[in-house]
Amino acid sequence: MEYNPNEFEKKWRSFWEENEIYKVTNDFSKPKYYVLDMFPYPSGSGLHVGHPLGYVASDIFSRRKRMQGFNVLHPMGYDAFGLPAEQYAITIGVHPAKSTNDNIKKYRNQLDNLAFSYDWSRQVNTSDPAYYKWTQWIFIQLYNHYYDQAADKAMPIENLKAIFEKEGSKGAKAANSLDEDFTAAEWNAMSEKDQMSVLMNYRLVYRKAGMVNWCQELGTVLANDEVVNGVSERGGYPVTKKTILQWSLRTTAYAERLLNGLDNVDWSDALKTQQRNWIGRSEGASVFFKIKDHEANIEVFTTRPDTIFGATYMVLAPEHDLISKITTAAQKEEIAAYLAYVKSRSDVDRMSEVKKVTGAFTGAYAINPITNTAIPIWTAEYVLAGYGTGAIMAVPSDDDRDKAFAEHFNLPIIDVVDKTDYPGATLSDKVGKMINSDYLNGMEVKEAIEKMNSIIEEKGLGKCKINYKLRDANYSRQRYWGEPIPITYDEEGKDQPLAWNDLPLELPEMADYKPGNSTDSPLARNTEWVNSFAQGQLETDTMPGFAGSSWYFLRYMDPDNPNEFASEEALKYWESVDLYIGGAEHAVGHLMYSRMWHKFLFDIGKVPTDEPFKKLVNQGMIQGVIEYLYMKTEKTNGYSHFLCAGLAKKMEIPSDQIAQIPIHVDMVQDYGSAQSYLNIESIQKFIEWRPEYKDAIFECPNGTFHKGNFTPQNGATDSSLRTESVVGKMSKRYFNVINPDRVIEQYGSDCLRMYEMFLGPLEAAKPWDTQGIEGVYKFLKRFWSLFYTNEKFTVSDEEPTKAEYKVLHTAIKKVNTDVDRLAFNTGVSAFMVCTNDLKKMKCNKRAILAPLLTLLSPFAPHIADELWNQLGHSTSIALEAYPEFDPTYLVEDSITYPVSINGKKRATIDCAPDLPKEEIEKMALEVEQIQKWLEGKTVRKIIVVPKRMVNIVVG
RNA sequence: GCGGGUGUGGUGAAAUUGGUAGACACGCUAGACUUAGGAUCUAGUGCCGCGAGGCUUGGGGGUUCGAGUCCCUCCACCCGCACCA
Repeated sequence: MEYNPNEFEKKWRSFWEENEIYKVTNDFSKPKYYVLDMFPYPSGSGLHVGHPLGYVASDIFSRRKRMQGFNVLHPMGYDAFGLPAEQYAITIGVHPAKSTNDNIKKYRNQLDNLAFSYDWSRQVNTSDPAYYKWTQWIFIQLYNHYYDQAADKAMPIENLKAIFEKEGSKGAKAANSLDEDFTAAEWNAMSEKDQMSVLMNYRLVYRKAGMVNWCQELGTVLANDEVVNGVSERGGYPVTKKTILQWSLRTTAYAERLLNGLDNVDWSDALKTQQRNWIGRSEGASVFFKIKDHEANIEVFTTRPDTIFGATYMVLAPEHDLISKITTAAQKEEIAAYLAYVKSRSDVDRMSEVKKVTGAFTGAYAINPITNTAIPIWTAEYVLAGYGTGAIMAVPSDDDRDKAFAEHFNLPIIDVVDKTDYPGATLSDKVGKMINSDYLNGMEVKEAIEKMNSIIEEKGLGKCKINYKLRDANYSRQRYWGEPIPITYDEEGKDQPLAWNDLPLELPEMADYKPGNSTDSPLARNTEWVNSFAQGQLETDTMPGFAGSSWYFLRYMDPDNPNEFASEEALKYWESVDLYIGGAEHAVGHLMYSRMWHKFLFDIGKVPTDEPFKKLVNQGMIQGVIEYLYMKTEKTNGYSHFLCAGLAKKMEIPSDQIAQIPIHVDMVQDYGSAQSYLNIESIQKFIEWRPEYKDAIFECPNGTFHKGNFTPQNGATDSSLRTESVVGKMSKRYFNVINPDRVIEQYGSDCLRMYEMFLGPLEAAKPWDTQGIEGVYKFLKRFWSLFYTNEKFTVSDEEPTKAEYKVLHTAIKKVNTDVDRLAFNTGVSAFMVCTNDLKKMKCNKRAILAPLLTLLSPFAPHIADELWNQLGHSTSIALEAYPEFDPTYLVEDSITYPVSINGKKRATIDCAPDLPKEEIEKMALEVEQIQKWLEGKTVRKIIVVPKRMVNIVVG
């Protein structure tokens, strides 16, 4: 019988499901291991061959751990809320709840085909009220807590009230977004409403005025990715900034702990660095500058207080509150014009035109607190409202942007750091000797910074401060498809969370869920729902996509618990994720928010660990080959004109006269190879697919195809139109997506799994090679044939030879170490080597094949169970113990030493493993080929590395 | 610009601690069995050279008996962040 996966793969998948082979119990007697995949957002287009890469890897890892006696939690779920789901639903005109469910079914089916050992009874769906009840519960917990910087943890907001009553705001060291301090007396005199607004500025989720992308023409708020080049993606209408009240997550309170926590997790350096950069910690000083003829102060943050003698002007961000207050009458017009200009520019403009220097003078002057000189106050878009204090002291001598600005507007420049001792140092390097700086003169920069910091603190001009790039996350979406925020507002506007037993606050069914005609969410139109609680009107914004994904891995531990998000016992047992595999695109989003939520839950005693993911691995992307047709940008006689890629290169047509048109890879002959081409039939197919090119000219080296006719040249009868093959993203827009279902139809699920692993290192990006899968398929056929002689299942009970045992145990050892280090590609090759060796030995002995089958089962579970069954077993091989490596089988009878002369290999010798060094040296020198190299030379030294090599140094 | 990563045959790649570079595959070449082969099997396949031999892990330099691996330097490509005070 031939290996025919289609005959048995489905059968085993049903067997596993019916017998609940992968069911995970909270059996606390076994050691636990938690392997997590980043759960997918179930998009309408389903999985492509790249998605399951990480899933296959984690599945192999989990299956092996399970066979090694661990209780392995390896669950899967769906990140079902969010903008893409809503957009997809709007596009196809189906309610998101329905389209999401349809997509989930599609995904489930595709995932099942890949034979993942998930315990589906633990499935999580973020859009399920039973799940988001707890997302809302955590939201309320965040709402009810503030960050106490003295205790360095979250504390109940009630504590804060008590402090305010006795000591006012100064009594608390708490993360907040409040500008002014207040005394106990002031607090006690406040109305309840005012107290609530004050407290709002301390909560870990809080409401503040925030900017949204507002599109007047569409009459709606747009997400960042719906804005392209400053205009709406749909329709291309202008988008402006609008300020509305929005919920925010106080991630910044955890900045330091998020940074320090990275030292204790096993993540790649690349990923840790990305998070560190995102947090962007910088030490400096915040300094207050008085404004001439005004009450107000300008607070700036600087990492270079040493350069304050060189501060010749100040810049406020265009959004800064003070601009309107301090602008002089004479400058009003200019400032207004500038602010209008800035407003017209999108974030993308501002980012892409970094080099452009723009700005305007307010007419006002600030007093440098150290030199007491008056310096002009400008506004310019190069200062960002969201970073630091939104204001800077500009030191043109030591900052590139300040310098460019000063030069452009003719502002004075005072050199304050002499860098002559540091050739090659750039402006921003913190080195050099201070000059033109009064009492700092002669100091090294480092020393000067310390000195200045102490002066600033002593004189009360400001204080040392640590600043973070990290910003509080916007937590409101003016959209339908998300978790409703469980907060109400009474007639006075006082906010209040819902009571526990009012949760979940369900998202109401709405026929019209499209974004509305105002900055309000669609939910605002459902007045019945908004007014469904006596305590006040419901918040109508919903939570963002990353809310549900910030804690889903905890719910898997105890997915059906109606009383808690997970029981204490379950949390204590499963603790945290041991291995997390997922895409690198979540490096700073999901992975940062999850960590923050986890730290918060840890603070309030709900989870046992401070970090959620011990080890994290990013799988690389599987790329596709994009096939391009070359088309001349200018039409020929009014016809589109395609060229053979080879021809275009030969003719050396400049690249601006050639357009590359991606073509569906199914139409290309020899797809993916350097010789990929279209024949006349494929050109016909292309024209049918893209009728706009039905009259196009296709010019090949041996003729021209036009309007259904091929006109040969030089007597040729046929010709081919070469396409250009480029490795790139696998994506719908390049028509090069490989659907795993089709691969499985052709080669089977085991083959797809093993091939994905065989392609290359898990973490590397690598192209999918349609032909390469044949190699793995051949291997499976060969492996199968070990069990078959003359088309009959034949396995011998004879005792294996030493050599056969050696082959088996070499594989056991190699596969084990490879899976341990997630090197699945070399693991697969170990199976190939082993199979090739056994095939050569014609080994069909049970004592070899049975353990080999268990070894293979995590990689290829179907073939393993099929052959296991044929070996006479009635249960799944997944329940067997993993084979253990026995080193006694690997003891060598003799060792082959390479013998090198001056590091170049010239011969090999075989010696007994325990032969003393002197004997090995003697043997090596006696070899004929070596003798030849020693002629006329002196042996200076012989190096013998036991069990490795011999090197003879001559001269 | 800053940060991170990667450069090894025609291709995907391997080499766990400095110790036989190119395992395992794809592709290619030749052969066998075949009416046929996109099936299977066998052999070969880094480059140059008839050969002895020489060269070879992006380029250059260094440490070492010995370097893909360590150090310095330059180059190319990929990814992330991007006016961060």
